[in-house]
Amino acid sequence: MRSEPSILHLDLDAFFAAVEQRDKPSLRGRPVVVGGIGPRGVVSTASYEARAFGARSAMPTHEARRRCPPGTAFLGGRFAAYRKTSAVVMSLLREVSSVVEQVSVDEAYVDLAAGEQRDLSADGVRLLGEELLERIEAETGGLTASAGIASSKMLAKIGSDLEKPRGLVVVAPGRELDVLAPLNVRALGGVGPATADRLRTFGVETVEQLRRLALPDLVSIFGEAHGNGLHRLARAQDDRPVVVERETKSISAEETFETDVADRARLESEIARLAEGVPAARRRVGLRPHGDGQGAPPRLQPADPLGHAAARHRPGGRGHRPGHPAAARRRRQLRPAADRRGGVRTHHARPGRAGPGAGRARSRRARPGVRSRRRPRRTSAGRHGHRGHARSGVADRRRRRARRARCRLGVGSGRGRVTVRFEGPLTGPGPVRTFAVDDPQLEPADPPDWRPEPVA
DNA sequence: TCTGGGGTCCTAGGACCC
DNA sequence: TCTGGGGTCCTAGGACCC
Repeated sequence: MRSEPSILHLDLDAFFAAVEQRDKPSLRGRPVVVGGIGPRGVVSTASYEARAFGARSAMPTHEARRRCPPGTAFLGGRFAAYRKTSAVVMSLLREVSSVVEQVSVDEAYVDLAAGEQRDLSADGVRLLGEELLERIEAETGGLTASAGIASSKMLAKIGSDLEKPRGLVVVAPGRELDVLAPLNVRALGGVGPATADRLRTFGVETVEQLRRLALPDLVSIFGEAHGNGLHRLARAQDDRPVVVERETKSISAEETFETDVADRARLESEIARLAEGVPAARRRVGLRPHGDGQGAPPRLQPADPLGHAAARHRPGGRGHRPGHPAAARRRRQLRPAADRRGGVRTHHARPGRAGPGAGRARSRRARPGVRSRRRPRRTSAGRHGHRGHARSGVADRRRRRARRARCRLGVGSGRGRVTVRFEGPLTGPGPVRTFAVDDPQLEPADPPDWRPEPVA
Protein backbone atom coordinates (compact mmCIF):
# COMPACT_ATOMS: atom_id res chain seq x y z
CA MET A 1 0.00 0.00 0.00
CA ARG A 2 1.43 3.36 -1.00
CA SER A 3 1.32 6.55 1.00
CA GLU A 4 -0.35 8.43 -1.84
CA PRO A 5 -3.35 7.67 -4.02
CA SER A 6 -1.24 7.00 -7.09
CA ILE A 7 -2.88 3.98 -8.72
CA LEU A 8 -5.80 4.58 -11.03
CA HIS A 9 -8.15 1.84 -12.17
CA LEU A 10 -10.26 2.56 -15.19
CA ASP A 11 -13.28 0.54 -16.22
CA LEU A 12 -15.39 1.33 -19.28
CA ASP A 13 -19.12 1.31 -18.49
CA ALA A 14 -21.16 -1.52 -20.09
CA PHE A 15 -18.52 -1.40 -22.77
CA PHE A 16 -19.74 -3.72 -25.56
CA ALA A 17 -23.31 -2.49 -25.27
CA ALA A 18 -22.15 1.13 -25.16
CA VAL A 19 -20.20 0.72 -28.41
CA GLU A 20 -23.29 -0.74 -30.06
CA GLN A 21 -25.44 2.15 -28.85
CA ARG A 22 -22.87 4.66 -30.04
CA ASP A 23 -22.68 3.12 -33.52
CA LYS A 24 -26.40 2.46 -33.95
CA PRO A 25 -28.47 5.46 -32.85
CA SER A 26 -31.65 3.39 -32.97
CA LEU A 27 -30.36 1.43 -29.99
CA ARG A 28 -29.84 4.44 -27.74
CA GLY A 29 -32.09 4.44 -24.72
CA ARG A 30 -33.13 0.86 -25.43
CA PRO A 31 -32.10 -2.31 -23.59
CA VAL A 32 -29.16 -3.93 -25.39
CA VAL A 33 -27.65 -7.31 -24.57
CA VAL A 34 -24.37 -8.43 -26.13
CA GLY A 35 -23.22 -12.01 -25.87
CA GLY A 36 -23.84 -15.51 -27.16
CA ILE A 37 -27.16 -15.53 -28.94
CA GLY A 38 -27.38 -19.27 -29.53
CA PRO A 39 -29.44 -21.63 -27.39
CA ARG A 40 -26.56 -21.98 -24.96
CA GLY A 41 -25.20 -18.48 -25.08
CA VAL A 42 -24.45 -16.30 -22.08
CA VAL A 43 -24.53 -12.55 -21.69
CA SER A 44 -21.24 -10.67 -21.99
CA THR A 45 -22.58 -7.18 -21.37
CA ALA A 46 -26.01 -5.75 -20.67
CA SER A 47 -26.66 -2.04 -21.19
CA TYR A 48 -27.89 -0.14 -18.16
CA GLU A 49 -31.38 -0.14 -19.69
CA ALA A 50 -31.24 -3.95 -19.84
CA ARG A 51 -29.87 -4.18 -16.31
CA ALA A 52 -32.98 -2.41 -15.10
CA PHE A 53 -34.88 -5.53 -16.16
CA GLY A 54 -32.46 -7.84 -14.40
CA ALA A 55 -30.16 -8.81 -17.27
CA ARG A 56 -26.61 -9.36 -16.03
CA SER A 57 -23.34 -10.51 -17.51
CA ALA A 58 -22.68 -14.25 -17.23
CA MET A 59 -26.42 -14.89 -17.21
CA PRO A 60 -27.70 -17.41 -19.77
CA THR A 61 -29.04 -15.47 -22.72
CA HIS A 62 -32.36 -17.26 -22.63
CA GLU A 63 -32.82 -16.00 -19.08
CA ALA A 64 -32.06 -12.45 -20.21
CA ARG A 65 -34.62 -12.87 -23.00
CA ARG A 66 -37.18 -13.92 -20.44
CA ARG A 67 -36.53 -10.85 -18.30
CA CYS A 68 -36.22 -8.15 -20.93
CA PRO A 69 -39.19 -6.63 -22.77
CA PRO A 70 -39.91 -6.95 -26.48
CA GLY A 71 -37.74 -4.55 -28.39
CA THR A 72 -34.60 -5.51 -26.52
CA ALA A 73 -31.67 -5.91 -28.91
CA PHE A 74 -29.73 -9.17 -28.58
CA LEU A 75 -26.45 -8.89 -30.41
CA GLY A 76 -23.60 -11.31 -31.03
CA GLY A 77 -20.92 -8.67 -30.69
CA ARG A 78 -18.42 -6.97 -33.03
CA PHE A 79 -15.08 -7.53 -31.43
CA ALA A 80 -13.09 -5.64 -34.02
CA ALA A 81 -15.06 -2.51 -33.16
CA TYR A 82 -14.55 -3.07 -29.45
CA ARG A 83 -10.81 -3.54 -29.88
CA LYS A 84 -10.56 -0.39 -31.95
CA THR A 85 -12.33 1.71 -29.34
CA SER A 86 -10.33 0.07 -26.59
CA ALA A 87 -7.10 1.08 -28.35
CA VAL A 88 -8.21 4.72 -28.34
CA VAL A 89 -8.80 4.59 -24.61
CA MET A 90 -5.56 2.78 -23.85
CA SER A 91 -3.53 5.33 -25.78
CA LEU A 92 -5.17 8.11 -23.78
CA LEU A 93 -4.10 6.31 -20.62
CA ARG A 94 -0.54 6.08 -21.90
CA GLU A 95 -0.52 9.82 -22.31
CA VAL A 96 -1.16 10.04 -18.58
CA SER A 97 1.60 7.60 -17.62
CA SER A 98 4.02 5.26 -19.32
CA VAL A 99 3.08 2.52 -16.88
CA VAL A 100 -0.31 1.19 -17.96
CA GLU A 101 -1.41 -2.36 -17.26
CA GLN A 102 -4.20 -3.43 -19.54
CA VAL A 103 -6.21 -6.11 -17.77
CA SER A 104 -8.77 -6.73 -20.47
CA VAL A 105 -10.33 -4.95 -23.40
CA ASP A 106 -12.22 -2.56 -21.12
CA GLU A 107 -10.09 -2.30 -18.01
CA ALA A 108 -6.65 -1.03 -17.04
CA TYR A 109 -4.49 0.17 -14.18
CA VAL A 110 -2.37 3.32 -14.48
CA ASP A 111 0.59 4.10 -12.24
CA LEU A 112 0.37 7.82 -11.61
CA ALA A 113 3.63 7.84 -9.68
CA ALA A 114 5.69 6.68 -12.66
CA GLY A 115 7.58 9.21 -14.71
CA GLU A 116 7.09 12.92 -14.27
CA GLN A 117 6.43 14.55 -10.93
CA ARG A 118 2.81 15.42 -10.39
CA ASP A 119 0.46 16.50 -7.67
CA LEU A 120 -0.55 13.28 -5.94
CA SER A 121 -2.74 14.88 -3.32
CA ALA A 122 -6.34 13.70 -3.21
CA ASP A 123 -7.45 16.91 -4.88
CA GLY A 124 -4.70 16.68 -7.46
CA VAL A 125 -5.55 13.16 -8.59
CA ARG A 126 -9.26 13.92 -8.55
CA LEU A 127 -8.68 16.70 -11.02
CA LEU A 128 -6.56 14.43 -13.17
CA GLY A 129 -9.23 11.72 -13.09
CA GLU A 130 -11.97 14.16 -13.99
CA GLU A 131 -10.02 15.40 -17.02
CA LEU A 132 -9.30 11.84 -18.09
CA LEU A 133 -12.95 10.79 -18.01
CA GLU A 134 -13.87 13.87 -20.04
CA ARG A 135 -11.23 13.13 -22.66
CA ILE A 136 -12.33 9.53 -22.97
CA GLU A 137 -15.89 10.64 -23.52
CA ALA A 138 -14.84 13.18 -26.11
CA GLU A 139 -12.51 10.93 -28.08
CA THR A 140 -14.58 7.76 -28.14
CA GLY A 141 -17.74 9.39 -29.34
CA GLY A 142 -19.48 9.51 -26.00
CA LEU A 143 -18.44 6.37 -24.15
CA THR A 144 -18.25 6.73 -20.41
CA ALA A 145 -15.81 5.18 -18.00
CA SER A 146 -15.49 4.94 -14.24
CA ALA A 147 -12.29 5.35 -12.30
CA GLY A 148 -10.99 4.63 -8.85
CA ILE A 149 -7.81 6.19 -7.53
CA ALA A 150 -6.20 4.80 -4.42
CA SER A 151 -3.04 3.68 -2.72
CA SER A 152 -3.29 0.11 -4.07
CA LYS A 153 -4.68 -1.80 -7.02
CA MET A 154 -7.26 -3.43 -4.84
CA LEU A 155 -8.72 -0.18 -3.55
CA ALA A 156 -8.50 1.49 -6.95
CA LYS A 157 -10.54 -1.30 -8.48
CA ILE A 158 -13.08 -1.25 -5.71
CA GLY A 159 -13.29 2.53 -6.05
CA SER A 160 -13.99 2.38 -9.77
CA ASP A 161 -16.95 0.14 -9.07
CA LEU A 162 -18.53 2.20 -6.30
CA GLU A 163 -20.21 4.91 -8.34
CA LYS A 164 -20.68 3.40 -11.76
CA PRO A 165 -21.50 4.58 -14.35
CA ARG A 166 -19.20 7.53 -14.92
CA GLY A 167 -18.08 7.54 -11.35
CA LEU A 168 -14.85 8.85 -9.96
CA VAL A 169 -13.84 7.77 -6.46
CA VAL A 170 -10.63 8.81 -4.77
CA VAL A 171 -9.82 6.77 -1.69
CA ALA A 172 -7.68 8.99 0.49
CA PRO A 173 -4.81 7.21 2.24
CA GLY A 174 -5.90 6.19 5.71
CA ARG A 175 -9.50 5.70 4.64
CA GLU A 176 -8.99 2.26 3.04
CA LEU A 177 -10.37 0.21 5.91
CA ASP A 178 -13.43 2.44 6.25
CA VAL A 179 -14.24 1.98 2.59
CA LEU A 180 -13.73 -1.76 2.80
CA ALA A 181 -15.49 -2.59 6.06
CA PRO A 182 -19.16 -2.47 4.99
CA LEU A 183 -18.65 -4.17 1.63
CA ASN A 184 -19.68 -7.72 0.91
CA VAL A 185 -16.73 -10.09 0.79
CA ARG A 186 -17.48 -10.65 -2.90
CA ALA A 187 -16.07 -7.18 -3.53
CA LEU A 188 -12.61 -8.55 -2.78
CA GLY A 189 -10.74 -9.82 -5.80
CA GLY A 190 -10.38 -13.56 -5.51
CA VAL A 191 -13.53 -14.10 -3.49
CA GLY A 192 -15.96 -15.90 -5.75
CA PRO A 193 -19.13 -17.87 -5.11
CA ALA A 194 -17.37 -20.83 -3.48
CA THR A 195 -15.37 -18.75 -1.03
CA ALA A 196 -18.37 -16.55 -0.24
CA ASP A 197 -20.52 -19.65 0.42
CA ARG A 198 -17.91 -21.07 2.71
CA LEU A 199 -17.49 -17.81 4.58
CA ARG A 200 -21.22 -17.53 5.01
CA THR A 201 -21.25 -20.82 6.90
CA PHE A 202 -19.03 -19.08 9.43
CA GLY A 203 -21.38 -16.14 9.62
CA VAL A 204 -19.14 -13.91 7.53
CA GLU A 205 -20.71 -11.71 4.89
CA THR A 206 -18.90 -8.39 5.08
CA VAL A 207 -15.24 -7.48 4.99
CA GLU A 208 -15.53 -6.21 8.54
CA GLN A 209 -16.70 -9.64 9.69
CA LEU A 210 -13.96 -11.30 7.68
CA ARG A 211 -11.41 -9.19 9.51
CA ARG A 212 -12.47 -10.78 12.79
CA LEU A 213 -11.41 -14.26 11.66
CA ALA A 214 -7.97 -15.22 12.92
CA LEU A 215 -5.26 -16.07 10.43
CA PRO A 216 -4.78 -19.69 11.60
CA ASP A 217 -8.50 -20.27 11.18
CA LEU A 218 -8.51 -18.83 7.68
CA VAL A 219 -5.54 -20.97 6.71
CA SER A 220 -7.14 -24.11 8.08
CA ILE A 221 -10.35 -23.40 6.19
CA PHE A 222 -8.97 -22.19 2.90
CA GLY A 223 -5.41 -23.47 2.75
CA GLU A 224 -2.16 -21.64 2.95
CA ALA A 225 -2.30 -19.28 0.00
CA HIS A 226 -5.97 -18.43 -0.03
CA GLY A 227 -6.15 -18.15 3.76
CA ASN A 228 -3.24 -15.74 3.87
CA GLY A 229 -4.65 -13.85 0.93
CA LEU A 230 -8.02 -13.34 2.60
CA HIS A 231 -6.38 -12.19 5.78
CA ARG A 232 -4.41 -9.57 3.89
CA LEU A 233 -7.24 -8.46 1.64
CA ALA A 234 -9.52 -7.86 4.61
CA ARG A 235 -6.85 -5.49 5.94
CA ALA A 236 -6.36 -3.71 2.64
CA GLN A 237 -2.82 -5.05 2.41
CA ASP A 238 -1.95 -5.09 -1.25
CA ASP A 239 1.34 -4.05 -2.75
CA ARG A 240 1.06 -5.49 -6.23
CA PRO A 241 2.85 -3.24 -8.67
CA VAL A 242 1.34 -1.99 -11.89
CA VAL A 243 3.11 -4.00 -14.59
CA VAL A 244 3.17 -3.06 -18.23
CA GLU A 245 3.38 -6.44 -19.86
CA ARG A 246 1.72 -9.64 -18.93
CA GLU A 247 3.16 -12.86 -20.17
CA THR A 248 0.81 -15.27 -21.91
CA LYS A 249 1.13 -18.63 -20.23
CA SER A 250 -1.42 -20.82 -21.88
CA ILE A 251 -3.75 -20.87 -24.77
CA SER A 252 -6.86 -22.90 -25.32
CA ALA A 253 -9.72 -23.45 -27.65
CA GLU A 254 -13.11 -24.51 -26.45
CA GLU A 255 -16.57 -24.76 -27.89
CA THR A 256 -19.95 -25.65 -26.58
CA PHE A 257 -21.89 -27.94 -28.84
CA GLU A 258 -25.36 -26.79 -29.79
CA THR A 259 -26.65 -30.13 -28.66
CA ASP A 260 -24.98 -32.73 -26.49
CA VAL A 261 -22.71 -35.11 -28.36
CA ALA A 262 -22.74 -38.73 -27.26
CA ASP A 263 -21.02 -40.17 -30.30
CA ARG A 264 -17.39 -40.99 -29.61
CA ALA A 265 -16.23 -40.65 -33.20
CA ARG A 266 -17.87 -37.27 -33.58
CA LEU A 267 -16.33 -36.17 -30.32
CA GLU A 268 -12.89 -37.17 -31.46
CA SER A 269 -13.21 -35.38 -34.73
CA GLU A 270 -14.41 -32.21 -33.00
CA ILE A 271 -11.43 -32.35 -30.69
CA ALA A 272 -9.08 -32.85 -33.60
CA ARG A 273 -10.59 -29.85 -35.33
CA LEU A 274 -10.15 -27.66 -32.27
CA ALA A 275 -6.64 -28.95 -31.72
CA GLU A 276 -5.64 -27.87 -35.19
CA GLY A 277 -6.14 -24.27 -34.25
CA VAL A 278 -3.90 -24.41 -31.22
CA PRO A 279 -0.47 -24.06 -32.87
CA ALA A 280 -1.67 -21.08 -34.86
CA ALA A 281 -3.13 -19.47 -31.78
CA ARG A 282 0.10 -20.06 -29.99
CA ARG A 283 2.04 -18.30 -32.71
CA ARG A 284 -0.44 -15.46 -32.62
CA VAL A 285 0.27 -14.75 -28.96
CA GLY A 286 3.98 -15.20 -29.43
CA LEU A 287 4.14 -18.34 -27.34
CA ARG A 288 6.64 -20.88 -28.55
CA PRO A 289 6.96 -20.36 -32.24
CA HIS A 290 9.79 -22.20 -33.92
CA GLY A 291 11.49 -22.38 -37.26
CA ASP A 292 9.31 -21.09 -40.03
CA GLY A 293 6.20 -21.78 -38.06
CA GLN A 294 5.19 -24.59 -40.38
CA GLY A 295 4.42 -27.98 -39.05
CA ALA A 296 2.12 -30.90 -39.31
CA PRO A 297 -1.27 -30.41 -37.70
CA PRO A 298 -1.69 -32.15 -34.37
CA ARG A 299 -2.91 -35.71 -34.48
CA LEU A 300 -4.98 -37.53 -31.98
CA GLN A 301 -3.77 -40.86 -30.79
CA PRO A 302 -4.85 -43.09 -27.97
CA ALA A 303 -2.59 -42.68 -24.99
CA ASP A 304 -4.20 -44.52 -22.11
CA PRO A 305 -6.82 -46.86 -23.49
CA LEU A 306 -7.88 -48.14 -20.11
CA GLY A 307 -8.31 -44.71 -18.70
CA HIS A 308 -6.53 -45.53 -15.50
CA ALA A 309 -5.10 -42.10 -15.09
CA ALA A 310 -8.42 -40.45 -15.66
CA ALA A 311 -10.17 -42.73 -13.22
CA ARG A 312 -7.64 -42.17 -10.50
CA HIS A 313 -8.21 -38.47 -10.50
CA ARG A 314 -11.92 -38.42 -10.99
CA PRO A 315 -13.75 -35.96 -8.73
CA GLY A 316 -14.56 -37.80 -5.57
CA GLY A 317 -11.76 -40.22 -6.33
CA ARG A 318 -9.23 -38.41 -4.24
CA GLY A 319 -7.69 -40.72 -1.74
CA HIS A 320 -9.10 -43.55 -3.73
CA ARG A 321 -7.20 -46.83 -3.44
CA PRO A 322 -6.39 -48.52 -6.74
CA GLY A 323 -7.00 -51.98 -5.37
CA HIS A 324 -10.40 -51.19 -3.97
CA PRO A 325 -13.26 -53.08 -5.67
CA ALA A 326 -15.21 -49.87 -6.08
CA ALA A 327 -12.30 -48.41 -7.97
CA ALA A 328 -12.23 -51.24 -10.47
CA ARG A 329 -15.96 -50.96 -10.89
CA ARG A 330 -15.66 -47.25 -11.44
CA ARG A 331 -12.99 -47.77 -14.08
CA ARG A 332 -15.22 -50.12 -15.98
CA GLN A 333 -18.09 -47.72 -15.83
CA LEU A 334 -16.42 -44.52 -16.91
CA ARG A 335 -17.96 -43.30 -20.06
CA PRO A 336 -19.58 -40.02 -20.90
CA ALA A 337 -23.18 -40.39 -21.96
CA ALA A 338 -22.97 -37.11 -23.78
CA ASP A 339 -20.73 -34.11 -23.96
CA ARG A 340 -21.68 -30.54 -24.45
CA ARG A 341 -18.30 -28.96 -24.64
CA GLY A 342 -15.03 -29.75 -26.30
CA GLY A 343 -11.70 -28.10 -25.96
CA VAL A 344 -7.99 -28.25 -26.20
CA ARG A 345 -5.49 -26.40 -24.12
CA THR A 346 -1.75 -26.14 -24.03
CA HIS A 347 0.11 -24.39 -21.35
CA HIS A 348 3.58 -24.10 -19.97
CA ALA A 349 4.29 -24.90 -23.55
CA ARG A 350 8.04 -24.95 -23.10
CA PRO A 351 8.88 -25.86 -19.56
CA GLY A 352 12.55 -26.01 -18.86
CA ARG A 353 13.67 -24.90 -22.28
CA ALA A 354 16.02 -22.00 -22.66
CA GLY A 355 15.52 -19.32 -25.24
CA PRO A 356 15.45 -15.60 -25.60
CA GLY A 357 12.78 -14.23 -23.38
CA ALA A 358 12.32 -17.56 -21.70
CA GLY A 359 14.52 -16.85 -18.71
CA ARG A 360 12.33 -14.18 -17.32
CA ALA A 361 9.27 -16.18 -18.10
CA ARG A 362 10.59 -19.19 -16.29
CA SER A 363 11.72 -17.31 -13.25
CA ARG A 364 8.34 -15.72 -12.84
CA ARG A 365 6.45 -18.90 -13.34
CA ALA A 366 5.35 -20.81 -10.33
CA ARG A 367 6.07 -24.33 -11.40
CA PRO A 368 3.05 -26.43 -10.58
CA GLY A 369 3.56 -28.92 -7.85
CA VAL A 370 7.03 -27.77 -6.91
CA ARG A 371 6.03 -26.87 -3.48
CA SER A 372 6.54 -28.27 -0.09
CA ARG A 373 3.45 -28.58 1.95
CA ARG A 374 5.39 -28.16 5.15
CA ARG A 375 7.35 -25.10 4.32
CA PRO A 376 5.10 -22.07 4.43
CA ARG A 377 5.31 -20.33 1.14
CA ARG A 378 5.74 -16.63 1.05
CA THR A 379 2.27 -15.75 -0.02
CA SER A 380 0.87 -12.38 -0.65
CA ALA A 381 -2.36 -10.95 -1.80
CA GLY A 382 -0.10 -9.59 -4.43
CA ARG A 383 0.54 -11.33 -7.66
CA HIS A 384 -1.30 -14.48 -6.87
CA GLY A 385 -1.62 -15.03 -3.18
CA HIS A 386 -5.32 -14.65 -2.85
CA ARG A 387 -6.54 -17.24 -5.24
CA GLY A 388 -7.08 -20.76 -4.21
CA HIS A 389 -9.73 -23.18 -3.45
CA ALA A 390 -12.24 -24.13 -0.87
CA ARG A 391 -12.04 -27.68 0.31
CA SER A 392 -14.97 -30.04 0.31
CA GLY A 393 -18.08 -28.73 1.94
CA VAL A 394 -21.64 -29.41 0.93
CA ALA A 395 -21.75 -26.69 -1.70
CA ASP A 396 -18.54 -27.97 -3.19
CA ARG A 397 -19.80 -31.51 -3.53
CA ARG A 398 -23.05 -30.23 -4.95
CA ARG A 399 -21.16 -28.35 -7.61
CA ARG A 400 -19.03 -31.36 -8.47
CA ARG A 401 -22.15 -33.42 -8.92
CA ALA A 402 -23.61 -30.72 -11.12
CA ARG A 403 -20.48 -30.72 -13.22
CA ARG A 404 -20.65 -34.42 -13.80
CA ALA A 405 -24.29 -34.23 -14.63
CA ARG A 406 -23.52 -31.67 -17.29
CA CYS A 407 -21.20 -34.10 -19.00
CA ARG A 408 -18.48 -31.59 -19.39
CA LEU A 409 -15.62 -32.59 -21.58
CA GLY A 410 -12.55 -31.67 -19.64
CA VAL A 411 -9.17 -31.00 -21.13
CA GLY A 412 -5.80 -31.07 -19.51
CA SER A 413 -2.29 -30.44 -20.58
CA GLY A 414 1.23 -31.62 -20.15
CA ARG A 415 4.75 -31.07 -21.22
CA GLY A 416 4.92 -30.89 -24.95
CA ARG A 417 1.61 -32.65 -25.30
CA VAL A 418 -1.98 -31.75 -25.21
CA THR A 419 -4.06 -34.33 -23.48
CA VAL A 420 -7.76 -34.54 -23.81
CA ARG A 421 -9.82 -36.17 -21.12
CA PHE A 422 -13.38 -37.18 -21.22
CA GLU A 423 -15.52 -36.62 -18.19
CA GLY A 424 -19.08 -37.59 -17.83
CA PRO A 425 -21.62 -39.23 -15.63
CA LEU A 426 -20.45 -42.59 -14.41
CA THR A 427 -22.93 -44.60 -16.39
CA GLY A 428 -22.78 -47.38 -18.91
CA PRO A 429 -19.91 -49.60 -19.95
CA GLY A 430 -16.78 -48.60 -21.76
CA PRO A 431 -13.48 -47.03 -20.79
CA VAL A 432 -12.47 -43.44 -20.71
CA ARG A 433 -9.71 -42.80 -23.16
CA THR A 434 -7.05 -40.18 -22.90
CA PHE A 435 -5.64 -38.78 -26.09
CA ALA A 436 -2.37 -37.08 -26.69
CA VAL A 437 -2.12 -34.48 -29.35
CA ASP A 438 1.28 -34.77 -30.93
CA ASP A 439 2.45 -31.34 -31.69
CA PRO A 440 5.79 -31.25 -33.44
CA GLN A 441 6.06 -27.53 -32.88
CA LEU A 442 6.55 -28.03 -29.19
CA GLU A 443 9.93 -29.68 -29.43
CA PRO A 444 12.56 -27.92 -31.55
CA ALA A 445 14.59 -25.11 -30.12
CA ASP A 446 13.91 -21.50 -30.89
CA PRO A 447 16.15 -19.69 -33.32
CA PRO A 448 18.63 -17.61 -31.33
CA ASP A 449 17.17 -14.28 -32.32
CA TRP A 450 13.63 -15.18 -31.52
CA ARG A 451 11.54 -12.64 -29.63
CA PRO A 452 7.94 -12.99 -28.59
CA GLU A 453 5.54 -11.05 -30.71
CA PRO A 454 3.48 -8.49 -28.85
CA VAL A 455 0.16 -9.82 -27.77
CA ALA A 456 -2.58 -8.26 -29.84
C1' DT B 1 -31.49 -27.64 -22.53
C1' DC B 2 -29.77 -22.84 -17.04
C1' DT B 3 -24.75 -21.44 -16.97
C1' DG B 4 -19.51 -19.11 -23.13
C1' DG B 5 -14.77 -18.72 -24.01
C1' DG B 6 -10.51 -16.90 -22.95
C1' DG B 7 -7.34 -17.05 -19.29
C1' DT B 8 -4.55 -17.26 -14.19
C1' DC B 9 -3.25 -19.49 -10.06
C1' DC B 10 -3.20 -22.94 -6.22
C1' DT B 11 -3.42 -27.62 -4.18
C1' DA B 12 -3.75 -32.78 -3.45
C1' DG B 13 -1.62 -36.71 -4.21
C1' DG B 14 1.09 -40.34 -6.85
C1' DA B 15 5.69 -41.69 -8.47
C1' DC B 16 10.17 -41.51 -7.59
C1' DC B 17 14.61 -40.34 -5.40
C1' DC B 18 17.97 -39.84 -1.55
C1' DT C 1 15.17 -55.32 5.34
C1' DC C 2 12.09 -51.99 7.05
C1' DT C 3 10.53 -47.39 7.88
C1' DG C 4 10.16 -42.85 7.25
C1' DG C 5 11.26 -38.08 6.30
C1' DG C 6 11.89 -34.81 2.90
C1' DG C 7 12.19 -33.20 -1.67
C1' DT C 8 11.04 -32.98 -6.79
C1' DC C 9 8.22 -33.68 -10.78
C1' DC C 10 3.94 -34.17 -12.65
C1' DT C 11 -1.18 -34.61 -13.43
C1' DA C 12 -5.74 -33.56 -12.40
C1' DG C 13 -9.02 -30.71 -10.29
C1' DG C 14 -10.96 -26.51 -8.76
C1' DA C 15 -11.66 -21.48 -7.84
C1' DC C 16 -11.65 -17.27 -9.83
C1' DC C 17 -11.34 -13.33 -13.30
C1' DC C 18 -13.08 -10.55 -17.46
